[in-house]
Amino acid sequence: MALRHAVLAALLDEELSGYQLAKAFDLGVANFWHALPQQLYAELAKLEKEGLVAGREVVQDTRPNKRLFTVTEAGLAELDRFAATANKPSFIRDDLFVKVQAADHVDVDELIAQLTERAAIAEAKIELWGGLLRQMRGDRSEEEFLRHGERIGPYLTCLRGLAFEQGNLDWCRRSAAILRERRAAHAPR
Amino acid sequence: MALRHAVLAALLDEELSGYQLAKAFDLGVANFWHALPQQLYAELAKLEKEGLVAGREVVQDTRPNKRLFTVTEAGLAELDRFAATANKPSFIRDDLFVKVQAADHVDVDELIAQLTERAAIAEAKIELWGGLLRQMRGDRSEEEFLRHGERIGPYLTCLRGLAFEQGNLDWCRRSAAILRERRAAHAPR
DNA sequence: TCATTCATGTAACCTGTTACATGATTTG
DNA sequence: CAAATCATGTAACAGGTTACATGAATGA
Repeated sequence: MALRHAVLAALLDEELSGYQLAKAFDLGVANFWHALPQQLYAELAKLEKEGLVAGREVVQDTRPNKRLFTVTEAGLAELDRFAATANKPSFIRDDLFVKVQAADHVDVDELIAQLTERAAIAEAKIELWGGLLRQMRGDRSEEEFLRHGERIGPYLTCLRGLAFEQGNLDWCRRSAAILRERRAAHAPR
Repeated sequence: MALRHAVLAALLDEELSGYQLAKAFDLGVANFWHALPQQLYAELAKLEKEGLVAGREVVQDTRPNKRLFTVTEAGLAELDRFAATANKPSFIRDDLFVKVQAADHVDVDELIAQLTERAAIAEAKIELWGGLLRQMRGDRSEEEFLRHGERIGPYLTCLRGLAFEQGNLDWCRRSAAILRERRAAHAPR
């Protein structure tokens, strides 16, 4: 039941609408949790009913009206309570890993193509996270920001995201290279 | 629907019982997919009914009887078909990340403790993966094994697991250190 | 004018988790 | 003698995904 807490954590820094939240939790940009728009709208409704967030209507004439949400005192308390609970161990579930596990029994060309594709995705994310980090620390050095910056939570999760994607990139490239070499060795000429 | 393919991939190297599979997919040892015993028994039943795996009863007098499963030709074909499908992008869902995201609003001591705990888990896994890798390559060097070894699929996924946990370890330690420093700076004396 | 973005949902479905059940054997 | 390991499941529930719906405004 961590989705609600992820939503609360996302609303700490800024007031957001369901739509904006959905963009933050999107696969392409989520650096600490992922969720679909449907889940978020449903969760926001529940959170509001329970008084953990408060919504206010913003009338727009050029755009459809929207509701912006803020974390309430009760919401903050709930988040703090959650922070003290035990973590469920995190697990691996990735299609690509399954395919690589079966590398010796499936079409290698296809695998190499998918590793290359994943590498490209990782590269794009690395640039995205890199830019986000630069934006957060502004003109300060990383060390300076980590010591004295306000709001370092998002910075830290973003650092993990960056390192994770760097790891993906390295592994995908290396694995693809190894598979290419073996293919060449097994079917020479 | 990748659980079935993960099961097929796990059965490629050796004939296993549901119980043995469950141990391989356990949180502590799963290097390419995680699942609970209940899921695995159910999935094995489905896979057998569909003819993708074949089970054979092994009678034991000292232990309860068990059923060992092998991948059939149809199963291999299904795995190969799966390997050619598009990957769903992998996403992040980790309680600890949510807590770190909220670092500036929750109890810092608690967070540091949890980061330290996670670091210890990562260390244990690093040793586990390291040992597994050594065992797989035997007396060969890594380069030699990657070039000419049979079954490199499991080796590659294990390498990713190792690097992932190393990344976790580094990040947990660094984040904890940063939070400790800031705590000291904000509440001196 | 057609696709994309803004903005918010409902409903059906599939997957994964939690709780529970059973029973024999080895290890401490 | 109690706990852990071997061995296999069922049932209820929570969480996440897919499909679908609506409607206005902007950009190509």
